Amino acid sequence: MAETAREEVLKQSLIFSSLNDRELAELTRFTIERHFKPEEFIFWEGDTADYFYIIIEGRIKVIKYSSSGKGFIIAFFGVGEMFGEVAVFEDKSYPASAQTVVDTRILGIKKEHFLSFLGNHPPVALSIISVLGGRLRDAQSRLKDMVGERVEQRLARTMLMLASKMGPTLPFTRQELADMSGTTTESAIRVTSRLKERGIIKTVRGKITILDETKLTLLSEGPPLI
Amino acid sequence: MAETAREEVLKQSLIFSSLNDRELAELTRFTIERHFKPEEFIFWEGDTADYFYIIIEGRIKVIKYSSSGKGFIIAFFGVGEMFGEVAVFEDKSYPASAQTVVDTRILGIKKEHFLSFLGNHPPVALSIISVLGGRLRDAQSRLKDMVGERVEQRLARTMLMLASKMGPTLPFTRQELADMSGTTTESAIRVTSRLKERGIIKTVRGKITILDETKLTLLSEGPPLI
DNA sequence: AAGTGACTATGATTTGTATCATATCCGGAA
DNA sequence: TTCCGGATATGATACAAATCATAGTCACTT
Repeated sequence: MAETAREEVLKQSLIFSSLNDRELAELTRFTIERHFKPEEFIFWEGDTADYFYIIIEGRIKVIKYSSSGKGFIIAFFGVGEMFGEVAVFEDKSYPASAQTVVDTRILGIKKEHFLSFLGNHPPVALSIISVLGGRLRDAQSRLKDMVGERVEQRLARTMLMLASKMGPTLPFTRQELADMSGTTTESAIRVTSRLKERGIIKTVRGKITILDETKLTLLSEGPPLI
Repeated sequence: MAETAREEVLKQSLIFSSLNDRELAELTRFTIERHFKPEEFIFWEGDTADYFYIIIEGRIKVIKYSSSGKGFIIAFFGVGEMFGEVAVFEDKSYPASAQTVVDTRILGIKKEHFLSFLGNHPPVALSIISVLGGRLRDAQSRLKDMVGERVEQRLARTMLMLASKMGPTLPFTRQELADMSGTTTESAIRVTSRLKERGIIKTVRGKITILDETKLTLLSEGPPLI
């Protein structure tokens, strides 16, 4: 990809929106581009963290595995979003694994380059703080949900959270939905089947569409509608 | 508290360690001091977030409540640590409630003051990024634990996490331990009783001391030792 | 057109843990 | 001292959800 095209991508990205063309060009010189096929791993939990990444095209999921080997999807990220940044700012190895969902192209920036760049560009640092703050808020909210709510509510909340980010049609399998909600595929299927019967959602293979957000929200908050 | 004393407190705090005396004095002028008795609430989830805080003396817990009213302790913070910052950086209301554990004094800094100060002091922004990154890492790790592990493992991990932060003696009741692990008081008591029998921990009213960290770690990772 | 594998579906059974119920222990207050 | 409330303890029961098992469905390959 040409330098100017890379600059364009960075410019679109929320965290770099404050930069002018000269600064973008400066940053672009530090980037390397990488391409991955679907289901490929970009890095594994525990790998040395030299780079942090921004998605140019495609979609990735961030996963942690529990002692039994069961994976839990911490987050999905799409075009313009950064990932792998926590390790970089903390000088530790990656705390989770990153796997592509579809064909994906990413820009990587070396840790040292980025840290020094950050030091000279306070607005970018503030953007990063804002992004991290938002993610922290999400993580803590989900933490409460995962331990305090029952499976039906957890699934409803996961769907609503995803919908607020990417619209009413969610491109996920029940398997993925389950892995994001801390439950099993079977339970996810049972719950979504019931929701489908009640006309709250619509499903096709690998996709879920929320039809009645109000009812779903109600369900996510209280005891099941009888 | 006198201005110089406040400055001293800020200087001790990790996030402001990069500031010189003049900058500290500047920051100190923005602070207000507040005092709370044990179990008092500093703010509630949903309150408008005007201030973020740094603890001068005492200890606080950050709590979120699920729809059923059950509280989940997201974090404990002690002297020199900041809290309530996520809301400030995101221009939203507080995402959780903060309650003191013991007599506690805190310094508050108004949102706008702090944001403009940050813009002019990049090293402080980098510190904050680092702190937020660490907290995000913790939250995501706990997220995985809470959904992927059984109660015994969750409790073991919570204890180990706390021990790594504050030493082998943990000043918490089983109730609090349960609320940090997403389980009930009864279950926490049952598990800790078993651990006590096996000599892995020692307990006195309101306190738990880890005697055999190795065994506890083993337990936290795998199936129960038969 | 047939084969393959991932996804969806559903029933039967098991199990971990919450819930409910009581009881004892301990420290501080009166 | 006695009283009292929070903390600890323990048994009985209920239940949500995991697990195990089996099968149907759809998309894509050869």
